[in-house]
Amino acid sequence: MTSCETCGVRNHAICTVLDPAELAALNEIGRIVTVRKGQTLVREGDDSLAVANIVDGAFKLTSSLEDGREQIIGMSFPADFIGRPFGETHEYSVTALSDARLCVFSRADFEHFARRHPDLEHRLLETTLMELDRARRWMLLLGRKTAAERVASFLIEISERLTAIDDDIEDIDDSRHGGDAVQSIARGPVFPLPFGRQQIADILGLTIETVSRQLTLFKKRGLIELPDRGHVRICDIARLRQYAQSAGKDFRTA
Amino acid sequence: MTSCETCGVRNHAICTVLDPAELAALNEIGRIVTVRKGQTLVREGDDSLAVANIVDGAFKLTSSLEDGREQIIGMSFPADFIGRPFGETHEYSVTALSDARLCVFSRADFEHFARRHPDLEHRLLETTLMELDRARRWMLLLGRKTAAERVASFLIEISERLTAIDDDIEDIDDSRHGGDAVQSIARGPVFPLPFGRQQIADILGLTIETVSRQLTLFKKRGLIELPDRGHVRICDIARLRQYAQSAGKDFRTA
DNA sequence: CGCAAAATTGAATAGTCTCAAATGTAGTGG
DNA sequence: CCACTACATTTGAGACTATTCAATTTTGCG
Repeated sequence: MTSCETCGVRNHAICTVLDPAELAALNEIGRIVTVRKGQTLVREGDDSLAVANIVDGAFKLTSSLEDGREQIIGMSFPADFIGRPFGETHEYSVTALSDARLCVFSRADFEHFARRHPDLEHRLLETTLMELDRARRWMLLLGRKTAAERVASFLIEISERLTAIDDDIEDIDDSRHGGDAVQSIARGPVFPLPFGRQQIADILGLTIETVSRQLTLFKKRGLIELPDRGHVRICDIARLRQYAQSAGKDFRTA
Repeated sequence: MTSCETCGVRNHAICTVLDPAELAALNEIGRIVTVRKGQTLVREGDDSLAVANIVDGAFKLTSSLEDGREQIIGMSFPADFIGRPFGETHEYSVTALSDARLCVFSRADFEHFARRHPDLEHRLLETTLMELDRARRWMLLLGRKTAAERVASFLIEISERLTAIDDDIEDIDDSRHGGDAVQSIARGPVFPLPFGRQQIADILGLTIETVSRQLTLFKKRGLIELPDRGHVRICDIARLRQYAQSAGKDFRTA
């Protein structure tokens, strides 16, 4: 029997709004599930049978075309809620980007519980509204930004989201996060980059080659460094923000 | 004093879940506002002060870059809810595409009301989840589809959404909708096209010229007809769906 | 009917993609 | 510890799609 008391995301997931008695009740219907990197939890078109809170690890939400083209339409990190409550089917696939732990509920159980706990539904509404804002912001990137702007925007977004996580989540199991924590070095903060080039391309609506070229350009211009495959150092965040908004300006002057 | 009793979207907006007494209370804090075509209700970055239900008319939600590039990140039609409850600022602008009527609430009033009417919040959660699904589906289009696929997808989406509206909404003021109702002719249904070419381009992340070229192509291939500026007839919806999924296939064979 | 705005069409360009090859990295077993 | 393999990333050259800029045609309206 797992207990919410010792849960690392206890104070950040939607469960935050529940009092101890309610939390105990929720605990009854949930169970901790471990998944391995690369494992797909649900596929586009599947029936919506379960929902979950992420305890640890990262996930991608993807939508695909018949011929294999794929777009990452969302990323989920610890304390995020995943799944599609109050709907019959999933419109996208969910795949683990790292080994991960989830607090899983059957959709029926969760919905039943949520409907008699308005505070929980309210919290879920708030997080859903934030996700919608985030998705719409990304639509501007996908519809209108150049490759350089996209890559710069991505680096900023990822650094902000991962900083937020590292600041907020208590590290119960320190060995998991320890090595990846954001480090402030003289030359700028280093961030873990939990995506391969292909995944970055799928997030940005570009090809792997274009992403690589843009990263190399930013490196040459001293905006970033790439210490190893899984990390980025942002050396000049101000200028990176410029690029994220309008790459054209600096292209000419620099 | 306006009354919900005579409201055309009474049975389709989020208010549907309220009983007569609750509805009367909601009526107290709302007021009908008329806006003209082209009028911008809120701008990106504005404080979130009001929310509303659309009674009649259409709106676009847009996000822009400094240099003027614009992306339409959402469209709202009668019975849709617009605005950003439970958040401090708007992340996007809202502009009327036609003369329109709204049932407007101050955000504070609405939030206060919603928090003591869980059924309303639940309904709002459901519509927000649907919007999120829709936004994510659009991300696949913006990130991965070709121009032909985008235009085909757009025609299908618009026909489906406008059909849904025409099927569902009671026409209190018939003169407003009458001329735009979907007509099933021998050669296929005609749909109102409440967007100019520039707006279609802003929805699809393309230029006005590319949209025009693709529409002409579809016309030449007998998939659609363009009776006048504001209407489309879909002649071969099956083949249009093919194009929406993978334009490449038919390009070679046709 | 005539005008202004919107839409279409054309030609040239630019940016990203595709295909191919080279380089780099991590993991494995000798 | 190194060689070897498998895989990811980088780099290059050329092709192609969509954009840009310009001109023309169409549409809707006074």
